[in-house]
Amino acid sequence: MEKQWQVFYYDSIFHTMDYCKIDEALSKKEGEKVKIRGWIYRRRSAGKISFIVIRDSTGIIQTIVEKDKVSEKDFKASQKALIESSVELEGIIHEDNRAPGGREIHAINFRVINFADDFPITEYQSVEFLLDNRHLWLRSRKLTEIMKLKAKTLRIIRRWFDENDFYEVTPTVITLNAAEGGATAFSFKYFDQKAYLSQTAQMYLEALIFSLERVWSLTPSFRAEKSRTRKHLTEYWHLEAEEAWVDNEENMKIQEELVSYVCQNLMKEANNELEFLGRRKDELKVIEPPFKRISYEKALKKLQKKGFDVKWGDDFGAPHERVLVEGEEKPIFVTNFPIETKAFYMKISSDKKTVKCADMLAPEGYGELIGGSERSEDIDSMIKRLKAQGANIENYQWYFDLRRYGSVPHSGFGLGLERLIMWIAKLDHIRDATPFPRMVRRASP
RNA sequence: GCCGGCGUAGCUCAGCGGUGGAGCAUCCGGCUGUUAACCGGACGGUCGCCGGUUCGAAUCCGGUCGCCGGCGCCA
Repeated sequence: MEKQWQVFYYDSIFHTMDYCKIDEALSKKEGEKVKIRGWIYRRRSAGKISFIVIRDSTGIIQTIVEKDKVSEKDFKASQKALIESSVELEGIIHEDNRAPGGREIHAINFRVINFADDFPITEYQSVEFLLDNRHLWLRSRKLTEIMKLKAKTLRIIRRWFDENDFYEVTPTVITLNAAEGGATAFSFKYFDQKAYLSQTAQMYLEALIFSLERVWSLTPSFRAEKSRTRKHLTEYWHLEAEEAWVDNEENMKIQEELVSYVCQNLMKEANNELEFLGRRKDELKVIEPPFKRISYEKALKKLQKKGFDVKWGDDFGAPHERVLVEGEEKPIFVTNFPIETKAFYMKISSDKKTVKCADMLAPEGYGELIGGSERSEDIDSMIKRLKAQGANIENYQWYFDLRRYGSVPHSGFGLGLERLIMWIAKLDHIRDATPFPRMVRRASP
């Protein structure tokens, strides 16, 4: 590359702040003057005319740079600048049905802020290459739309919790308790102790309900499971809530209200994102309470009738989940799993065989969105179940204290944010629901 | 952890025992309306790595490393 193309022009003519975003430019009228800045998305040239498609956070617009309409330096820059070069320009809006989007800018000035090197991502890409270049692939329209959808989802979730008397809290992600059984937790040296990256904030949220009553948190959760599926990340954003004075029934109501609220509001607030990603509005419109509830026992019978070789005490796998949601437009709850299939902290039902829990399964085979339960208040039974897993009881004494000092019936749930996004955005892999996916074989970039 | 697949130019792939190819990208030239533009030319390789078979290996065999997909486990 010649030295002259590496000059930083930023202090040249565009020192004012009167730029407009591309979506705004696309709504302007014929003849209006605009200044925009962004990155080169596509470029084509034909002798004395350059077609430069420019991208910013709001969209793309085609720009025409003609040889006799701009300075020689600007024209040359427009022909030299490669994809992803950062640029700023001033021009006149023209309506033209040959332009993508029906409008384009005829440049008066065209400045390159940074001449990009050859952008490695081109026409054909493999999954591996795109993951290796994730830091650059994030600029793609698909990932941009997903990231916007995720941000809007979080905004809506926060609004719902605010309106429903929940306090947002900030629990730790460093713990000595490997809550779901030590084998699947990442361990590390914490000074002189062995500690774990949190798999759930649940026990910490339980401690907080005795002052705040209804709490929620958003934290990373870590799973050291060597899962190789399209539904698993080793690090994911875990949305958890815990509610005092709430039983399993009301817990399910809270969950279906929350998920429905997210769908109804995304429908209104994320039109462009949903359309780009191929999720139809009417598919979200039907997501309203109540969601269907089916007990583990009934689900088991349904599966057996369909020819699955499952018996009482087996957990459901991906093929089972797919069958259970077959034909369902809304998520469903599967309730009352056998004690031995679930965690030590879930409350045992009066039948002494099942726990008061519910898994929310997404339609279309996207799998478990939420796992929730009413919490046990029986210290002896919890100790028994922990010991059966081989856990160190000492680390759980503080948790048992919560039952010793004014315990109340309470429930809570955990939602995998990326699972929710994967379902709503119709993604074929969960890795695209997060900017820097962490998987068994990938921790970079 | 189990099963299957793939590693060849910067990228996507073809070649499957006899002198390593194409498309895209990049560079040079041409073109005043392109739509992942087009036309001509150039540049570009430890054929993942190690070993074996063979007169000869990208190609056949063994091992190894990396990646992808599915199952299990989970959100």
